Order: sequence, then C-alpha cells, then structure tokens
Amino acid sequence: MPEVDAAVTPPPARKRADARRNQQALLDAAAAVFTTHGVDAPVRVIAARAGVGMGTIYRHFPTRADLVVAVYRHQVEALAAAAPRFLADTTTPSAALAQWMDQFVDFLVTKHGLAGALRSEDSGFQALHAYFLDRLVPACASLLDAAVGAGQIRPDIDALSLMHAAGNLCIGVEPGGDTSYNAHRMVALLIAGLRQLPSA
Amino acid sequence: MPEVDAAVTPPPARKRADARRNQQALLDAAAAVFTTHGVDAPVRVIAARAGVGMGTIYRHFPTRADLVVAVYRHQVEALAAAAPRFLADTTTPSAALAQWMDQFVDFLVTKHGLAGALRSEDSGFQALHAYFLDRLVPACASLLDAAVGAGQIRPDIDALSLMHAAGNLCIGVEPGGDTSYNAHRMVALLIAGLRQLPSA
DNA sequence: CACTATACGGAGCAGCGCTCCGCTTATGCA
DNA sequence: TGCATAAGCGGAGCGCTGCTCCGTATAGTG
Repeated sequence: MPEVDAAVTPPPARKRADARRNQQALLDAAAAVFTTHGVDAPVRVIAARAGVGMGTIYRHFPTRADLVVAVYRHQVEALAAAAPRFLADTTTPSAALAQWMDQFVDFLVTKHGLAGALRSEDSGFQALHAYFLDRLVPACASLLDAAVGAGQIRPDIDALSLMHAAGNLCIGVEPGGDTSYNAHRMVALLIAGLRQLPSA
Repeated sequence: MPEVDAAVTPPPARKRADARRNQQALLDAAAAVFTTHGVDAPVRVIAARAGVGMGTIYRHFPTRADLVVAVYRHQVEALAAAAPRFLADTTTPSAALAQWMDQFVDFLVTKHGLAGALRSEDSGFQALHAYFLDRLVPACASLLDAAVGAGQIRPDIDALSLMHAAGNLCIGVEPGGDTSYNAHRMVALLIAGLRQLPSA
C-alpha cells in the first residue's frame, strides 16, 4: 500500500507558480496591514499592498476569516502545543492554567482588534471563531481539567466559557494603551475567582 | 434672587412644536429599532420608522452616541441612583457591589450590542463612552470603596477598570443565547477573585 | 395675513464588502 | 520551440452604509 504516503502528501494539485506567489504576497501584506491597521483593515488596502487585484484576494481567501486564520495559524498552533509543556514545567496545575492564559492574553492583545473580531457575530468571521475554538479550547480544557482534578479550582465551569471570558476581557486593549485597564490582571482575577471552591 | 429658579429651568429656547414632535418620534423609533436590530441599526431605518428624513435625525442627534444616550438615559440614571440603596439594604458592602454589578450586567445584556458599542473606539461613540463612565463609575466607586474599607476586597483595583471588565464580559451576549457562556456568572467570578486579599 | 427664523427632506458623495466575467499567462504536450 | 487550454488575474460595478448640504416648507409672531 504505497498509497498511504501519497494520501498523506497527495501532490495537492500543485498550483500554478504565480498563484503560489500571490498567495504568499497576500499573506505577507495581510500580516503587515493587520499590525498597523488591525484585522478590520479594508480588503482593498491589503490587495493593493500585495500588488494584486480584488478578485485575487477573494479567490485565495474567500472570507476575511480565512485570511486571518492563515496569518495567525502558526501562533495559534504554538499556543495549543504549549499547554502540555506548561503542565509539565509548572508546580501546580492551576499555576499552569494561569500562565497559559497569560500567553493567550498576550497573543490577543498584540493583535490589533483580533479579540473583537473573534467575538463578532458577523458572518465571514464564523470560520475564525470555529478555528480558534477548535484549536485552543481543548488545550485550555486539559489545563482546566488538571486543575479541577487537583482540587485547586471549582469544577463548575467549562473551558469554552473560560476562553470566551478571557477573550472578551482583551477586546479593545492596545499594547501601548495608556488606560488603567489591564487585561492580564483581569484574567488573573477571574482565575483567582475560580480558586474559590464552591463548598468552601 | 428669583433667577435661581430660572437658571435651574431656563425656558430653554423653546423649540418649535414640530421639532419637539419629531424628536420624540425619533426617540420612540430608535428605542424600537435598537431592541430589534441592535444599536448598530442603519440610521435610515430609524429615520424611516420615525417618518422623518435623514437630515432631521442628524439635526436632533448629531452622533449616534447622542441618540443612544438619549434612549437609555433613564435606565442609566436609575442604575446610578440605585447604588446607595444597595449599600444600605444589603448586609455587606461586597454583597452590595455584587448585586449592583448584576444589575449592570442585566442592563447591558438586554441591550442588543450596547456593550460592544461601549467598547468601540469608533469616533461618534466617544460621547456614549463618556456618558456611561461619567454616570456609572462614581456609583461603582462608592460601592467599591465601601467594600475595600470593610476589608472585604483587595484595594488595588479601580472602579473604572472593574466597570470596563464587566462591560467587556457582556459583549456579544444575547438574552436568549443558547451557549454555555453566562455573563452574570463571569462577573461574579471576577468579584470572587477580588475577595482574594493580596496579603492573604 | 404676511414675514422670517426655524426646521425639514432626501439627493448625493465617499468608503466599504463582495461578485462577475473578459483578459492574460503559465504549463504540458507535440 | 510553438501552441492550445486550463488556471488565474484584475478591476469595474453593485448594493449598502454614514453623513452633508441646500432648496423647500411651515410654525410662530405682529
């Protein structure tokens, strides 16, 4: 059955060279524009920066979410992969949870408007929502379960809600923000609240 | 000095009858449209519902925030006024804070998209932000200070940040939402976290 | 009743997301 | 190397927004 290998790496209908080039150009352009103008930047701007037409951007990334996911995929995967490591390297599961959440907050806060987009009901961001949840909720759940198992935090909360809350707490926060509001501290407070065991 | 009364109720350049009528019609229309389509509803829709033209809506309410504030002013004032009552009627200051916050969450959650709008950096919502902060932060601060004074919660958080966080936790929540996420619970968790005294 | 300050209406402009289709070009084959 | 053709490209254009501007209508006044 040599097809096994072929199935794993099916010469994926290798695209034309210019198509691949444009796709990469779009990713680079989007990454740049997202950091300066946020993930809500006009599509035209991204296309212009990549030096392609409107049609091209929509062919490669049918919805805005597809583009956002493609740009941040690496970082999201890394965050998901970091969860078990945190669990192993940290003294207590609840500390691991807190640290991982801090990483999550860092990620969101440095991405101009991403947290808001994640929250948006706007169709076209659906896929973004789905991808983030799919990758990060299980990672969060593993930490949460460990902490619950160790009796360190109350069991009556699910990972989805926790991620949801943490994400919300990051909305509108800018790295260089001059307000007193601090997303890290708020998420830490939330986790502190989780330590209040219901019976205690 | 009979002018004192005149200063309190200065016959405020009494407007034309049709102007007053239209203003009221706009308020009614906006209230209705906001509840069905959210505070981001197209201006044209509100104008049409009130039976007036585009120009009229912008003359009475130059920015969208002005309209939103006008529609919800009563409820916001009531919320602000309720704070001292909660403090008097509740056994402990921190319980009063929790209950008042619950009221705040109720208010936001039942107002389709208001929490999101409050968070928006969008110019034109600035006034909304300012008004809410101006009315509610002092109310929250009075409860917070009382609780801190009673040694029930940690002192290293300001009312503005707390309101900010609670508001964020309500973003995107719909009253009949079928998700597991519950804004009330999350805000309660946050306050529970506040009970963790820093020294303890 | 006439006159004027006040208010009204909606056409129109600019910016956005997204689609659609005629044109261009890379690629495999002879 | 040259050609046929599928694959890909570009941007004009549509529909929907927020918001402005100015010619028109009318409420209030003497």
